[in-house]
Amino acid sequence: MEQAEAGAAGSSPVHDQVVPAGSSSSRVIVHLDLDCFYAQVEMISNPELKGKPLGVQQKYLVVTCNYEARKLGVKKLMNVRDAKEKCPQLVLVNGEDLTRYREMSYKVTELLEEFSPIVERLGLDENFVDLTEMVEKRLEQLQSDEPSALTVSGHVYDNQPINLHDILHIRLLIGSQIAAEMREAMYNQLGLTGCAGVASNKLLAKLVSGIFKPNQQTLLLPESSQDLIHSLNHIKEMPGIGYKTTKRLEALGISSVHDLQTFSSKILEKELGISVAQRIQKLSFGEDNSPVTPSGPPQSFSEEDSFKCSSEVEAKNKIEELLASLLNRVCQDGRKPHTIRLIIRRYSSEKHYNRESRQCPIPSHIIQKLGIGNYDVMTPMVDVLMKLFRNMVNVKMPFHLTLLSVCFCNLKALNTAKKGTIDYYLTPSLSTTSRSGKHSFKMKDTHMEDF
DNA sequence: TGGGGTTAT
DNA sequence: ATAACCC
Repeated sequence: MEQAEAGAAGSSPVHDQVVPAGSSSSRVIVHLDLDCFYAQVEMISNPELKGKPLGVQQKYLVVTCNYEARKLGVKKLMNVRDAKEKCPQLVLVNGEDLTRYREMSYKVTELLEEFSPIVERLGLDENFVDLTEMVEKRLEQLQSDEPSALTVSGHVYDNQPINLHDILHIRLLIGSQIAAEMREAMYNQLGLTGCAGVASNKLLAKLVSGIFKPNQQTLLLPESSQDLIHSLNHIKEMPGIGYKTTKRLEALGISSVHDLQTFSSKILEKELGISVAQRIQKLSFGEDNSPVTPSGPPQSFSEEDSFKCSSEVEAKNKIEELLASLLNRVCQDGRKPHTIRLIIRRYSSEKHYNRESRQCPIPSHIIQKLGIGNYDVMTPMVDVLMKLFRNMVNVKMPFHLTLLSVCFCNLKALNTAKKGTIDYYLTPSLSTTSRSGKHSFKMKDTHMEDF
């Protein structure tokens, strides 16, 4: 789409470096961000919705909407009544069940993992990929007499010119080409559109991905990084500085990125602790050395529902409903959770974030039955959860809850028996026959945990 | 604000 | 177990 032609054929710019070669620890990171993800999934499920203003509803909120709806004034997290008032033609679909979104989300991550295994998920609709190694490989392969080989893909932030003699520019340019290939693959294989940002770290990649908005990509060159971070109007827009930290910074008179850059490090460390202080002050300069951490399979599964609950019977019914869904999910995953947690939210007029939880190990005899028929496990699990419930809520007194959530965590890969341990030789699937598929286990009555 | 997730303390 | 962060 845009600029940058290859240099003169004679002296390859790739090997004519301004910056020393491999010594540079500079990275190439891409941030990919699907456009209004839930709405896209809904339009794929039901193509008749395409072209119409569409909102995805959870309870009384429009949590996201397509661009048709945005043009008509609907915003994310808008009240349904306000949205309908702004846009009476708005079509609403219920998005409280995340199953299809979650499935599509993992298809995206898996597609990206084919490019490079270093993929970090952020929510259901964003991914970071560390492209550094891929870019190095393409640079080695590059016999640069073909002019299209060094053309940037997509936008360049601030329209900054690319210097083909600067190896950092070249590497990022290659990154932009890979990002374009990723977006093409997402569209061709999954029918999804999204934005991408390419930069030298996660913070900058994430900030720059949102510059050109639906279905476009932007490359940030190092010389423009200060302009990018100073384009933020307030420190609350900095990823990594959340609600609480923003309030504490404002109390110190810090509201702009420049304020944070120039504020006394010593005082900041005393106010926020050395860890947070040093991290966010680096962020204010656009510095972020946090690695792209491969997410792998999820660390936890949870199901929640916000609703009014003031009796033990209501709680039990909801817990059974949440648990049934969770058991299906955990069954599909193949791993087994070893811990279960119950989370509640109590009704209280003030108090911003109030949630309480109790957790306990899942009894081993229940864990064993988890793989196959989840029928026997329902009743004992509900019993465990109701004990946790009564531990938090005095059911002899009136109570008023507004949310219940059940979480499975501490997931282990079937069994963690290691070679040389007694478990190893007592576990049929390990010491003797194949350990091929996740459907092949049937160690029905082996109570390994009893050792 | 929903219905999820993560890591650090 | 909670608190902070992210979507």
